Order: sequence, then C-alpha cells, then structure tokens
Amino acid sequence: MSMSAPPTRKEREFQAREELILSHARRLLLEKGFQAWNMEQLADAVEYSKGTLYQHFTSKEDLVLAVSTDALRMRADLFEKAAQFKGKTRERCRAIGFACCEFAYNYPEYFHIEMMLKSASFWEKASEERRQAHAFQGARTWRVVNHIVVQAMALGDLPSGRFTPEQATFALVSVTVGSHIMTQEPILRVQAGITDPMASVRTNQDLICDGLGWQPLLHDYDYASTDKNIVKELFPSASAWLHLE
Amino acid sequence: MSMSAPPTRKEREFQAREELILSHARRLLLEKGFQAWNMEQLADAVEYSKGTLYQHFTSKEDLVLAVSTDALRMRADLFEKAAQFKGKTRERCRAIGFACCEFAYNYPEYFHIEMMLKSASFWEKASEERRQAHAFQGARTWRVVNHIVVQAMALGDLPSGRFTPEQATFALVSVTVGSHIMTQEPILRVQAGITDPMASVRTNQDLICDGLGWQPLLHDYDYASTDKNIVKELFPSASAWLHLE
DNA sequence: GAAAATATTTGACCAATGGTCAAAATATGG
DNA sequence: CCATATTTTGACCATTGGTCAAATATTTTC
Repeated sequence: MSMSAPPTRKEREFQAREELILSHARRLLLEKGFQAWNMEQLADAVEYSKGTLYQHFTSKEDLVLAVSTDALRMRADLFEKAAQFKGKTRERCRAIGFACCEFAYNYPEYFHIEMMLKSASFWEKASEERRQAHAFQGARTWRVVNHIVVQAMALGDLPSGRFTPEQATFALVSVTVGSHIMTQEPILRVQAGITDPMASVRTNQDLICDGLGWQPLLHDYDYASTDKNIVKELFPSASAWLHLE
Repeated sequence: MSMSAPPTRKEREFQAREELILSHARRLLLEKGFQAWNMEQLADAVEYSKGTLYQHFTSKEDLVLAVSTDALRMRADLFEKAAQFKGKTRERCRAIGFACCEFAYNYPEYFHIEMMLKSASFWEKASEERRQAHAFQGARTWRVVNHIVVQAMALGDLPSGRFTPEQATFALVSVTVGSHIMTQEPILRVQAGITDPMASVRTNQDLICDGLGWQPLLHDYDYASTDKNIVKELFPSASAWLHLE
C-alpha cells in the first residue's frame, strides 16, 4: 500500500490548500468558537468557494476535528520533547506540565474545542479517517505520561502497591484538563482568586503527585531550580506565560 | 418588591407548563445532546406550539441554560445536605464527593452540558435573569466546599501555611470536574482500564486531599467505615452506582 | 348572558446556514 | 486548436431558530 510515490504538483497544491483552510479555520475557531462563523465566511477568507471546502472536509464538524487534531499533534510533540528532559522521574513529569502550559498558551481555546468534540453528535458527522487520526494523537499524549509513570514505579520513585500506573496517569490527565478548563472560567477565577492560571494548573499537578507519593515530594526538593532548567532547556519562550517571582 | 401575593391560577398554570417544558427538554438533552433535536420536536412533545415555548425562553440556549441551572441547583442541594455529615472535616469533604457522584449518576450528561455552556456564544443568547440564576447556584456549590476547607484549616486538619483555602477548593473542584468528564470518555476509559468511573473520581479526590496534607491521610484512617456511614445516612440510593467489594 | 375588551396560542413565514451538484472554467493531451 | 478530463463555482435545497399577525380563548362590562 505505502508505495508513496513523490507527490505530484497537484497533490502538493491540494495539501497546501488544505493547510490554508485549516489555518483560517483555526483562527475563526479561536476568535469566535464554533457557532459564530459559517462556511461561506471561511470560503471568502481563503478565497475559494464553499464547494471547494467540501472537497477537503465532509462537514463543518469534520473540519473542526481536523483543526483539533492538528493542535493535539502539537501537544503530543511538546510532550515527547519534554519527556526527554534529563532528571528524576518527577522532574520529567514536571517538564510535561510545562509542555502542557506552553501548549495551552498557544492554543488557548483548545480545551473548549476538545470538550465540544466529546459531547454532541460531532463524531458522527466527522469522517472515519479524521476520527482515527484524532484517536492516534490522543494515544500519543497518553503514552508519554504513562511511560514516565511506569518508569517512576520501576525505579521506586513512585509507590507501586497502591495504584496502577494507569490510575496514576489518569489522575494526572484528569487534574490537568480539569484545571485548564476551570482556570479559563472568569467567574471561577475571581472566586478562587487566581491571578496566574498556569501556576494554578501546575500547583494542582503537584498536589496529585504528592498525593501519589511521587518522590521527592514538593517540599523536600528544590523544584525551583528544576523549573529554571526546564524553561531554559526546553521552553525558552515560556516567559510569555510564566510569572516567576 | 417581594410582596409576593399568592400565585393566581394563571401563574400556577404558567409555572406548571414551564416545568413540563423543562422536563421534556432535559430528556431530549440527555438522550440527544444539543444539536440532534429542534424546537418543533420539543413543541410537539409538550403539545404546545413553538410560539408558546418562546414565551418562556428567549432562545434554545436560554432553555438549555435553564435546564442546566436546575441540575446545578440539585447539585448544590446535595452538597449542602452532604456538608451536614457529622464527622471530621475530611470525612465531610468525602461526603461531598459522594454527593457529586450521586448527582453525576442522576444527570449523566450534566458535565457535558456545562462544558457547552462555557464555550460558544451560549451566554450571549441567554437572558440576564437565567445567567444570574446559574451564577447563583454555582456560587452555592463553591461556598459549601470552601466552607469545609476553611473549617479544616481552622481546626488544623489541613495545613494552612502552604495554600489558601481558595487554592485548595479550586484544586478539589478542578479534579472533580476533570475526572467526571474524563471517566465519561470511552476511549480513555479503556486506556486507563477504568471499570468503576465513580470510584476513579473519588480516588482522584483522595489524591488531592492527601497532597494537601488533609488529616487523617487516606491510609491512616478507616475511611471504609466512613463511606458506609455516609451512604447509610445520606445516600441510601447510592447502591445504584456504588460497586463496593 | 351577550358583546366588547383583553390575553393567550398558533403556525405560516422569514432569515440564516450547512451541504449539494449541474454547469462553467480550467487544465491536459494529442 | 480541438476534445477530453478535471476542478471550481455559486445558485439552489432542506433544515431550523425565531417572529408576529391572525385565530382562539378568557375575562370584563353592561
């Protein structure tokens, strides 16, 4: 099947146009959510007609799923990069926390879009191909976190008797997604007195890690230095969202 | 303003009809999400015309927000009931965890609806009245949890130096919402090997509490007995979703 | 108790929009 | 330069959230 001859000019043009469409759709999604724009407007923006859009995507939902999957791919890339950080297992987990913040900063609406996907009849309206692509990228992010958890248990940094690696990974994923969503809720931000959303997310991750007994615990180690190294080595552009004292 | 004369027959009929509409809308929302039904179908179901629906609600979004607020009110009621549990502060926090599961069992789609509210242009299309009602019920649930956290810090069950009560409450809220959403995701359920969603949610809450250092810690106390008492005293109907060994 | 006045309900109608497809435009090949 | 194949287009369709004048029901007046 995968003879993959070099792409013809036509194929390259098709690909380029798809990326053009996706980039404009991403902008509209970030600016306006899902409802407040229509396919006609998108067609105008990319200077093609509506019919042409439907040669790339089977429906508006299919298009949005494609945008979301692109973002998820970026997230998985950042996670895999972060997992390479040299240090203790918990420090590497921490690096992934930074990766997730870096991602959330660049795709501020991503988690809302993701929530939209979960509900509704989105999946039915999307093509099988795109659904699989999304599942694949989702599995990548899961695998990266789970792998570190497994290593941490093998090394004894993380007690392995109480919880399975999957339970620990699930706890980290849940708290992260929940925190990102909640920090973006203005009312809750006021109620909780949150001034630095990303810091709140990472604090909650620390609480889960401490709860799991992941050594060294938050207050038994100088994680401030770790953070500096993570930022310097992996996310030098993080200063945009990092509010260090 | 609040002279509140006894409601006339007309007012009672109006109220009864509003509840009829809401109950049918709730059913449609739970069965089909937001998109897969329309106002005409709802009008048929309640045996009134579309125009009459719009005397109660300014838009479909307004209606859905009303359904959501009703559910949120129920959630706040359960929280307040649970907070009355006699016991240590962490046990009372635990009782709220049960309340939230009881709620999630009865309104399985609630968190998805709530996510939908957050995104999109929902709020713009809803009436100011309903927006305020929703905010009010949301504040109730926050207050109940925060109150226990404050008490726990005052009593010394929860270290007060490291985190503010609001930070602790925020962590609990985030992990709870995140976990409920995630446990409802079939793909993640398989990846994480989750067989008992409610148990996973409560485990994650335990991890946050342990991380906060909320005494007594999970493994220093017989919470199994606490759980039995909570169920017996507050949620005898919980057997529907509790899978105790 | 009938007629007038008021209030309520209705469904035809409108506008917006996701999606389709025959025709027009363009590209390819001989 | 024509014939054939491919691509692009936008008029058109169906659905649906929302409106409002007319129809229906209720209350008040005499």
